[in-house]
Amino acid sequence: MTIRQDIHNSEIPALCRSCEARHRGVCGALTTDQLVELSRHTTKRKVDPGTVLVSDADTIDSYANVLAGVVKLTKTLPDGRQQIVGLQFAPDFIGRPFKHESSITAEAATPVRVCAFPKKSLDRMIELSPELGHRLHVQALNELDEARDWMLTLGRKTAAERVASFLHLIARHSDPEKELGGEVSFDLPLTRADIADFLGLTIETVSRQLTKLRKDGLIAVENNRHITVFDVARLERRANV
Amino acid sequence: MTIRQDIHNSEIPALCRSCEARHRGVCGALTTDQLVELSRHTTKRKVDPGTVLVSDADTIDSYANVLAGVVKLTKTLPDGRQQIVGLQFAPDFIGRPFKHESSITAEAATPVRVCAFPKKSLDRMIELSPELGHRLHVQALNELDEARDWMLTLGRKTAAERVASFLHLIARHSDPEKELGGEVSFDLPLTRADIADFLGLTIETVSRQLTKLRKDGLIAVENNRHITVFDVARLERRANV
DNA sequence: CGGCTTTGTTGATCCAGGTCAAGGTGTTGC
DNA sequence: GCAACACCTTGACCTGGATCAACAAAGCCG
Repeated sequence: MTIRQDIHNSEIPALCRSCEARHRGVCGALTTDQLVELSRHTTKRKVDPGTVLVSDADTIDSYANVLAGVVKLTKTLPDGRQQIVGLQFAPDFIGRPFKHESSITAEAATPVRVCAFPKKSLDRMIELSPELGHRLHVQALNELDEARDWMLTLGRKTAAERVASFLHLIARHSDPEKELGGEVSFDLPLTRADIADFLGLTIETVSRQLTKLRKDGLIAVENNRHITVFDVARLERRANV
Repeated sequence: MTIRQDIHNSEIPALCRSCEARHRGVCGALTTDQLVELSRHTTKRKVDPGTVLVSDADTIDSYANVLAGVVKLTKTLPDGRQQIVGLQFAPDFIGRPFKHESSITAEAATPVRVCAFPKKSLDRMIELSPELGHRLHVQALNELDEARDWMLTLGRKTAAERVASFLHLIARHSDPEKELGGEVSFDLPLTRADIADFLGLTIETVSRQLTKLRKDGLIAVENNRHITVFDVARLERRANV
């Protein structure tokens, strides 16, 4: 078990309402009865950056929904080389249905709030609720599309294009409601090391490319974290999206 | 419409039996009634290498099952750089449920036999048969696992490791029944150009790495296509699997 | 405050893999 | 038989990004 199951009963109602509010959350697909049943075993947790939520080392017996923050999915070679293979934003689902071990590690990249439930309960609900199964199916297909997009980035783009693609991806998620365009500001949810692991580059190269974007007047950087993109269209051109 | 719907009634029974024989095929999940209904609109096709089955340019209104051969899924940048983001072997399913356009192109890499059906009919069946939806969900999750495995390869492995990983992947698919080990032989389903597009390398680098594996006594190559791996364990060590 | 650690930047150098160029091999059609 | 073509290999050279090294800046804690 990787996600601790400490029950905080007082938090349960709020939790599931907040899941439901987001279209990709799990809870919205259930009837009230099912929600009550599920919430009996549900816990909301706040975790610090670096906390491992799911490890590829052990068997999984819980799922989770991201309520806030960013979770990175990583793979590591025996010699330590690491690759981030996905980023999960609220209200994404974390877990691998229909299997008992995970081939990837899920780790909090920022302070994160998650809503965790035991695998067994949710597996039962998937069988009972086709609507829930359908939602998870749709999320899996979306993640597959994203993974394949990123394969193009990793296999064929230059360092400059990768960094621009990354900023564009974060900008898209920073305010999912708003149509992307003109000037945008956001905080990077990842350190330079994480960005490098996501882009298949080194931290030095990431740093140099960000400096280049800054000197070329495409972005402004404050405190190494807060980014302003002056013209999204120009960034897209650099990213070759 | 990208897959032509020429009906060859005489072939339909054979077709669905052959789908059913393979565990990941679509047809096995349906009742006889549903099979009959579906087969009314089903066509079996033989296509030559290079034939585009699904193009990212147009809207999709058909799905397909691979019966034999290998189909490559590709993405291309405006300037022509290309990346293969997946390989589909029999009896894989091709298509993107719950969406009307595809972000990738599917193209026959070898001579291929496919079993195609109109999107509408299958979409209806997905609604009727939870078992069918479940199968497609499982395949989507498997493809997601494979895509993420490959992201590690593209982002962090050296050319030598990539080529070894590729041979290992093909070896695994060449005889899925058999446990992989000792000496294995198979035909490469891809040209050097395709291999390069799959690995994010150039054809020259792929060629040099194959030569190196040959000179190091790990593999033998006949006619540029037929490969013998003398010791799978040694290949795995090179691939860093 | 000042020392310590973690994180990020910048410069100098190196090398894995890309690019360019030439030639080999096999297949198809006349 | 021999063009014409598609595909693959090999060599010589170049370059984008890695590596190595030094330093700056920002948290953290006594």
